[in-house]
Amino acid sequence: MHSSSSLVQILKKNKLSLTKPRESVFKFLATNQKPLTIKEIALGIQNVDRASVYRTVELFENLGIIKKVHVGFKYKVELSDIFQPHHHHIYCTQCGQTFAFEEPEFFEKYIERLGQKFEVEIKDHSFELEGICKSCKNN
Amino acid sequence: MHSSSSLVQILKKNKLSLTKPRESVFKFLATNQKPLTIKEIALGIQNVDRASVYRTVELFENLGIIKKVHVGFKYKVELSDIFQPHHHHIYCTQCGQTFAFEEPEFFEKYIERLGQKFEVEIKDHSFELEGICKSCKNN
DNA sequence: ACTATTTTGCAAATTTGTCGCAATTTGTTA
DNA sequence: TAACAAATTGCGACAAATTTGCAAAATAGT
Repeated sequence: MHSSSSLVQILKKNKLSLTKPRESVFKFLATNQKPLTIKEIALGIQNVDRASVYRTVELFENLGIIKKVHVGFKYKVELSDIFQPHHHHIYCTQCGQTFAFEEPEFFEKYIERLGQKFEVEIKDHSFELEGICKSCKNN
Repeated sequence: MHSSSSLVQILKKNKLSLTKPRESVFKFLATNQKPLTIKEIALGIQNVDRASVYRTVELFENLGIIKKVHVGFKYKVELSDIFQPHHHHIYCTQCGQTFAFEEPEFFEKYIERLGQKFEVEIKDHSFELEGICKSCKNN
């Protein structure tokens, strides 16, 4: 989490424009602080076409600004580790609630070893759990 | 991995028919031994309608015959732990190749602890890595 | 403010996934 | 193995999600 990075800087560094749609999508993600679907983003911000949301999300992903989280069947997006501490999620398949937890150190080391073993330069990883949360079990 | 289980037995146990589409989908997954998209399955087998592939995949998932794996962007399906040893994948974002690796023991324990901590009854988990494989780096 | 370039909105096309229903296939029993 | 009841399929129509081309608008740098 490099607090020195900002949307503006990343865009500038890549010779890209800071536009209203890009800012809107970014702010919406930053405000909500949790994985969101494209639909939720598109509905949550005004005056931005759905197509632009898709384009922005793809761009942001390539720039490493956001990352995709797979919950259940669909994917959602949230700000990447540059803007939020690295974490993973537990997803309740019943109510859709997500619980975030940070990653223990031994994880990184283990991942590093895996990369070496298979000779793959690991760029990213996901670790998602799903189950039934307490309140859903007591419904 | 219960080698005693077979498609036939599972279907029978659940009072379901062994149909050509179901057999085709199952065989295709068993032959390929790696996560496949619905599209790949639908294109890979003949005389089975797209809708039936979807229905079969959903059924198989409910029966625990297959499970969904999220690689990169989309999800794919592969035979579940009943038919294959429990494992995870490293996915090359360049060429799409997937490398499978088995799960270490400490994982289970760690997952169990997480479930307790958040009071969620964990039903499933995914752990996927992605990066650039050796041959893609040397292209 | 002017201009070259990038990006957007819009509308159309494509892709993906779902659904109802008549026709076919399956499992069973005689 | 013929025949019936139930389960399942294919088909076509939808609905939702995602992509694309392109003219118009916004942006970054003079």
